[in-house]
Amino acid sequence: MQSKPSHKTIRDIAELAGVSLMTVSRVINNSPLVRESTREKVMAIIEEQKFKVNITARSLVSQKTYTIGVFFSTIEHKVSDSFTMQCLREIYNTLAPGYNMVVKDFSQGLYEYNPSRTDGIIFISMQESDDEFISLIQQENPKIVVINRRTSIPNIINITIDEEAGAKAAVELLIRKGYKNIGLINGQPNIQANIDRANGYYQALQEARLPVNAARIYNGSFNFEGGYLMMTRLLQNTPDVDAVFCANDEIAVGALKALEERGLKGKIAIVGFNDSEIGRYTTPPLTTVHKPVDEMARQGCKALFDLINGKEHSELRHVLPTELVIRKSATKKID
Amino acid sequence: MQSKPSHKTIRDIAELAGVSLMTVSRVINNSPLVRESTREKVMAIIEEQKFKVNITARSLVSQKTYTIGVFFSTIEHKVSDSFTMQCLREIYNTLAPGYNMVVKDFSQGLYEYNPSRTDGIIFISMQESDDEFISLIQQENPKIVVINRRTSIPNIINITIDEEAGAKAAVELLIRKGYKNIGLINGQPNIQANIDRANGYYQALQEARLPVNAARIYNGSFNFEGGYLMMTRLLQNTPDVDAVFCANDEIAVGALKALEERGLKGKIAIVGFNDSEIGRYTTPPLTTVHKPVDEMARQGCKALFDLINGKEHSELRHVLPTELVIRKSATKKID
DNA sequence: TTGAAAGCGCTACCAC
DNA sequence: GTGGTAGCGCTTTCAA
Repeated sequence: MQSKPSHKTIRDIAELAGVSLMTVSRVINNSPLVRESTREKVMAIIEEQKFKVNITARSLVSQKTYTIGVFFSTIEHKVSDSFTMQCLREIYNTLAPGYNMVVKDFSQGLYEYNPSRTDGIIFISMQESDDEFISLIQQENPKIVVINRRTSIPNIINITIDEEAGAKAAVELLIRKGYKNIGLINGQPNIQANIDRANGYYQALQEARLPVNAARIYNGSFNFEGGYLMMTRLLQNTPDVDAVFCANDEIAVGALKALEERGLKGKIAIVGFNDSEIGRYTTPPLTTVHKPVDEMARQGCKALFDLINGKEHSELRHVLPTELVIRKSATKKID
Repeated sequence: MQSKPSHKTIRDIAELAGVSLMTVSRVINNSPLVRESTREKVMAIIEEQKFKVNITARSLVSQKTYTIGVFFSTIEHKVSDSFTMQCLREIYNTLAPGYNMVVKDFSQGLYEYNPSRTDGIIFISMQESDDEFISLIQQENPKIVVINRRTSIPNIINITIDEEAGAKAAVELLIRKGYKNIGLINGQPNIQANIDRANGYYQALQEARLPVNAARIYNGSFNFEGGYLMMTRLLQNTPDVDAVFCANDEIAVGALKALEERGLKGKIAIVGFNDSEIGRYTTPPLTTVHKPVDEMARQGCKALFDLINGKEHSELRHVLPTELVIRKSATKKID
């Protein structure tokens, strides 16, 4: 003696409307093959009964989940919250109608991954070791896009930002302003952005025929604490430094704090990276490199839906340019 | 002439293993009703074929989606990124095994909501107007939890934080330190946290028999810019203010910036709210109110899974306490 | 323009 | 222990 389930199905609606369940299906799918009067009759019952189509049943037959995955290298503290949220917001706002987004981190590997749960995936990748996991997934589900980090996986859509050129431009600015002993405070060494930004730093120095001094280069973490600790250490070990390129804005904020404590604020130039909101509210306001995260996320999301919808995407790799944002933390050197 | 689909089903595995599909089903569900040798044989084929169960099909018959919704009042700029990320991280880490989380904002209302897509929902609510939407959803799907904001909806699990007591404690601290002309910089007036924190401010003043002066109260936005703009206006209009309670830490950072520009840093005490990371790296370091966001999110998520699993939850409402974090931005008043 | 039948991939239920 | 059958709620295909 089974009682009826509480939710309504198209069969219930069909009975109430005195039509077949196929007609109801046509109505909810906006098929033109329904007489207008029939459609109205069915729609009235649907509204009255507050009927909502069962997405699971639809998914089973259509072989689509109407869900995409947004997978982070790690949802933990490796990147700044503002960056993560910027990605999520932009992807959310670019979702195709009717689509949901599932947020996951893939630091635990394949263990919980099941291709039947998503129509496609955007990877926000941070480090080279991600590629192993991404390739495995690619074999089962080719509808994937990698953003934020250059990947060497073939035949994959990969939207990145020219981190190296951005970092180089930042250091070149410092050189133009008259700084010669330029330090570098970086984040976790395994993060690709770290490697790229360090390369930009090296290049700028080399092209200006300035020596690269390993004693001025520090690796910490991409956060306030990393910046503070490394700047403190840098000031102790290499007090001749006159400017520091910080690999992101959080590091720069921490570095400014260390300068302030030693009464050196304004004496040593600081440049950040990312153009986070906070940089406009530091003292002095932060010169930084604008990273077009919104654009990257949007393009990645659009490319994924093109893939899902079977549209060909001719350009597999897309590298977006950065832009220098000049504020007061790196003005002309005064001796 | 239809070619076989690329993905494997339990039927394929059954054929390859020479058993019925029921046996395969039992194996993937860890049923004890399978002979060990049979299990091993089937498992070998599963691994060899890289078979993964189709979650959609399982969902259709089990009437479970293995997905929860994490719905924000708005994913846009009403709250700080650090708060949003803290909620997401903690919920993610509290998810039951096999569960996915879908992140959405419900600023657009019911339009896209479909109860067949989630087994339950955690609402991170910000404003009273959310209740209308939440009640509508509650009718179709009673497995919901509301966190962050007191809701008047009956029979609903509601985990909040005693914002009022936290704000009151912060202002009482200022009073104890000798401040008398205490301003308030708040966020958007419709946000509940705003109302609660303002009430805490009023209460502390009233209990200390200090006058509440409307000219010292400013409403802006819960971000750096709001703090900066309102502090600037406050300094112009009511220069007798000797301390300011800011409704969150981002506001406090903006306010410190405005003070610094006028050479007033250290002269006017500042207290924030939330205990965000940034507060440890301002100058001076920020005295603030610790909001146990992690705990709130974790309890909300656990309660939701209790609900989903049919466990009774005796305590519907839970209010978590805050804690004062004393740093240098609000030391004893010096005249 | 409408409807009947088949079946998506899986689990619940019953039989052996 | 194992297998057959029904059916979750929907769309696709074909027939009327």
